[in-house]
Amino acid sequence: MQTLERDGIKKVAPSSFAAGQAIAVDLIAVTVAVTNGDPRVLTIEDEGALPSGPFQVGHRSLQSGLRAWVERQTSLPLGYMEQLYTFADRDRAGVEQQVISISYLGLTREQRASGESEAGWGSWYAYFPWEDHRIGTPAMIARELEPRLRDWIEAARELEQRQTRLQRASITFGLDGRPWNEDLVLQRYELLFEAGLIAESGPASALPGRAATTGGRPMILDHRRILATGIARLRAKIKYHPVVFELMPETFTLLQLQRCVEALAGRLVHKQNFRRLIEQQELVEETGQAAQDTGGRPAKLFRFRRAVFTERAIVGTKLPISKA
Amino acid sequence: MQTLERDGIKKVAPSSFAAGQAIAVDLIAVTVAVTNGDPRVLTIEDEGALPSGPFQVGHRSLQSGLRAWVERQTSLPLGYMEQLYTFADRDRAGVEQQVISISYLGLTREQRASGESEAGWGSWYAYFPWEDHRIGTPAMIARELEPRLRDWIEAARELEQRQTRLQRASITFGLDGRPWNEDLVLQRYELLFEAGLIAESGPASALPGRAATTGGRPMILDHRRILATGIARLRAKIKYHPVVFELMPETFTLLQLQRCVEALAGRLVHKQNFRRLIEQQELVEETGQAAQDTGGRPAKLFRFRRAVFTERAIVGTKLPISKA
DNA sequence: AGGCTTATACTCCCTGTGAGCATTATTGTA
DNA sequence: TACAATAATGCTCACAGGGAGTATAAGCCT
Repeated sequence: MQTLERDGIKKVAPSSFAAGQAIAVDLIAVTVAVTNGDPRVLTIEDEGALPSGPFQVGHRSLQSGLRAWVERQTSLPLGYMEQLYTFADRDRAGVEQQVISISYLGLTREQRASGESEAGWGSWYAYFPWEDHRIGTPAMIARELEPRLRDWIEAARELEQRQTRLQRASITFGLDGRPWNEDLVLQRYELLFEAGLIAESGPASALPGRAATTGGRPMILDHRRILATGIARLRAKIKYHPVVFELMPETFTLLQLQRCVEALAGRLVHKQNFRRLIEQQELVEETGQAAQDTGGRPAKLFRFRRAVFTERAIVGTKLPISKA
Repeated sequence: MQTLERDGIKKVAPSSFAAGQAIAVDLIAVTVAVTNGDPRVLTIEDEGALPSGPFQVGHRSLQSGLRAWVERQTSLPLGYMEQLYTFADRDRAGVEQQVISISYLGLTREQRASGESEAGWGSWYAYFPWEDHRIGTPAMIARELEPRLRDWIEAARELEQRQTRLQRASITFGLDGRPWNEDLVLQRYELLFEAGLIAESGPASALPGRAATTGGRPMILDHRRILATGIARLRAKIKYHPVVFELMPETFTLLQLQRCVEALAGRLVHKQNFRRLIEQQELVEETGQAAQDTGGRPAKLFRFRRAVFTERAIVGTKLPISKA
């Protein structure tokens, strides 16, 4: 994607800045796979951290460095990879050298936990239990999150701040009859973080009366936040870009494809409309074979038509994310 | 936006990577303003480079570092700023230390070229003359680009490669009756780069018979490429997020707003539908006053309703980009 | 055979939106 | 003063996309 040559032209000194200073650069990977309806992310440290490591001068590029590392780690090829975000605003106490973290989102097909450093796959929804709405709104939202959020809202001193907090909470979590918006993963995490309902917030920010941590499995540092960024990006992306197929096996039934989308989006979709959209966009082609173990009428097997990438400008493929 | 605290938890050493190495980090800004229908970008070096400079340990965050620098440079506040992309895959000959470049897109209201380092504003369409379709498809596409692109297509050795090249060219430039897609700014630049029609490609890659450089004002290094990334991002973003208003004065008429959108998108929009969409989304409110110098019937003056940001999740504001 | 599950085909209806026509309110000009 | 030019603004129409439901087909299991 970002790989033009950049030599042959001499760089002009960029004025008005002091001379460069050495800064450490970290790469962090959000590597996603979906297995039987469960979206998972590649982790280390007993599912408590995302794989990461310093970018080295020897690496040809950011992507290749990370790609090589993940592929060695998982012994599977990364089909798709895109940059997520670059962070630098961490004020880590006691560390003199500033660290820049460049995060990437990668998609792969399967998972086979491979040896090194306690690598394994952790389910998205273990880290974000409020994000899975496939079988309805999770009970923990009304039971655990909402009352604590309302405490936090009321804890604001000024009226205006209370209103702002209430609005943010209702919009992001679909309170007070508002619709659920699955794309607001990061906003929800940030809200819970601010409200002190996330272990990573630290005990200081919790409200007196309540236990602080209620929401989901924590990760070190800001890794869960980076994961939230990755999930949000992926949920947004599957709606207009055929990246889902990077998570699918070579051939699949339309229902399998649908289940994969539903796993990522955390909500169910209308089956007939889903098929209509997939087929009318010619994203897939029949293999001629059929799956037999579907439990009902055998389903035709399809494969992704890679030709779509060259046929049209892929800046507009739509997947329906609506109610079931 | 990206500002959570990250202390309080000790970082676990991330396995299997060699120890960190010092790398230089550069910040690059694509700063955009629109003045009387002309989208401009803040430049230095006589409009030949984007403002940039090393990220320093003293900076609180990436954003704040860049923001402070640009505001000093232009003496105007940056309303909006978002990260564009982080590059590292440059193989600059003769430089031992690897450089990482983090690019940002910033929007501001006005331009008043201020003193330091030949700072000034350059028109987008001077760098990308094929991108302005407001008064129809630019003649230079058919006259200069298309024939050279066809040469490049034919120059491919294998049939398959010729087909791929042809498809890319027709999709990105709307050849052979295909529609123009204003979002493909980066793809177009990359295509021209590969085809050797861009000064930055270097003379080596040009085809023998033809003069290499025909397309647009060059910039140093990959700065024009970064600008293309910024334009593409902005053109995509105005369609679903109310960022245009960051480029507008406090009060404005709907036509002024429309002209601004058209300047960015490089194409005209249907006036009545534009107004309908703006108003039904309640993005603006009347000031009660009217502009008198409009040349025809006086237009009501509007101001942006900042409340929309808190009222709803801004993940779906639509601007119509269609034919006039 | 009857029930269960899944696949697949159609239909319906509403909204969003592209596109055009018509009218109103100004300024400049013959 | 009438008329042209320029904008602003109001309204209608038609069509496509997509949300949602009904109906039928084709397997499995008991």
